[in-house]
Amino acid sequence: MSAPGEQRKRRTTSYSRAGADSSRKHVDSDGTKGQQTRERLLKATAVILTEKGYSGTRLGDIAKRAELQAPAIYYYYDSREALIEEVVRRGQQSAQEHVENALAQLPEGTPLLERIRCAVEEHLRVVLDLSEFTTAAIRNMGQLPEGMRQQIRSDHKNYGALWQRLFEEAQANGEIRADVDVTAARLLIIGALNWSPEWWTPRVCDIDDVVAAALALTSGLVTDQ
Amino acid sequence: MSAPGEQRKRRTTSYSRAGADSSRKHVDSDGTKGQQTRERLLKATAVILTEKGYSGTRLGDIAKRAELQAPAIYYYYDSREALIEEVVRRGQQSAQEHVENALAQLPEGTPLLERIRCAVEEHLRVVLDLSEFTTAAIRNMGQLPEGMRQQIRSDHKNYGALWQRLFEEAQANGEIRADVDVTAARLLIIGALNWSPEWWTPRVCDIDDVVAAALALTSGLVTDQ
DNA sequence: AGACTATTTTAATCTAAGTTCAATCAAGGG
DNA sequence: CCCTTGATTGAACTTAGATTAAAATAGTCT
Repeated sequence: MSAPGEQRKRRTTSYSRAGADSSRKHVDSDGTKGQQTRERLLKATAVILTEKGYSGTRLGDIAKRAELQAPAIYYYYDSREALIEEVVRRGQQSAQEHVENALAQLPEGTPLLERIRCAVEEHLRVVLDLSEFTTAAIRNMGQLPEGMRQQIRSDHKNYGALWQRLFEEAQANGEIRADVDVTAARLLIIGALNWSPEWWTPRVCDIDDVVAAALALTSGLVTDQ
Repeated sequence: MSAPGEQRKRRTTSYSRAGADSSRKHVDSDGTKGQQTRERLLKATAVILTEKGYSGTRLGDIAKRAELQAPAIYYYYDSREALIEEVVRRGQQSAQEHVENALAQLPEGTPLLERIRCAVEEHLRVVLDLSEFTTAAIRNMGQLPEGMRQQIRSDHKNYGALWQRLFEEAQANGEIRADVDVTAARLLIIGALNWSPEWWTPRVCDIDDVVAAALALTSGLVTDQ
């Protein structure tokens, strides 16, 4: 008799902690049936989240976009919160991964300024092009309910710290003007990038133009030249 | 016997259209009794709006913060929407006014670059320091319900156009690098400023530091130097 | 085909939040 | 001091949206 409270609600992930390793989250035994639906759901949630914000994200809208009925969501997630949390976590992770990856591929002696440029470009591309999850995460970070913040915030801090390090070293190195507050500068730059989904569409200009402009701004921090 | 449906709900404003004129909105006959409550209400709404986003803004929270009971709000506004709309409108207006004002006070021949710097600084100060309304407006612009967008969007476009003009002229003038897309550059900069309330608190650094950093970034667009 | 599991749906609950109503409180004027 | 209007409140109404329960559909395996 289908004892529902038990075996349903399986959970794609085992995400107790999010490592930076390549192991994608779906540790699910299943291969691909409902798995596809799950992905569709996450994607839909990300879009709605970006458009409507945390509180404005209704299960009904998500369901409609994912082409199923709202209650079906509960087959995959315990609650609206759990679903949203995974989206945000993915977004956070995705950004960090992409940027770290790109940085890791730079040759050994790459000057800090170059690394910063690389991070700027990569972050921007993730936000505008690669991951709707990241956009959703960024835009809602500030409005997440207390419970959800803990884990996510911590990841977020990590990512921020990565940037901060780059900037501080660059300044210590003399590559960045000594007279600017690097914390403020860094947050302003990331802010510019984070805000971009708010206005950018393919019709405004090419992504490469945005990247170029962002790099130009960044060069305002440079000591000499 | 107090026929409530009639004379209540007076309405502070007559805002059919918001001109750029100095006539502040309260065309109300009253001098200052409930007027104070009204202001308290608006301010509370702005704060909640910034914290929780459009959909997360509940009348109960607003009421609590303004130290009255939720239903009392209806004495001043026809609906939650009407209240929020006024907050957003004020925020929009406030930013535009401050910046236009500051620009107007620059001496005649001021070079465009200088004007842009001025606009950057002023916008930043409004957002971080002067107007909680502006912050609320900016952060929620994207999530306002269709009905509200019309009027507000139009004001918003206006403001954007003001900036765009500055940038285009500066580039035509040779003051800004010819190889950057000024639209992208302008939106990135405004984005950096708009995002700042997300991270800035007096404990992070001094506002002047943020201003300085923002100006440094801006100078990345400059042709020569 | 039969039977068991995975997935999705419809109908029913429950609750929070916006809103309305009618009554109360406060203050100023006659 | 009573009365009128301005301001505010507590209780009731209503609806939207999350969640649950139970049933129906689809799949797969033997």
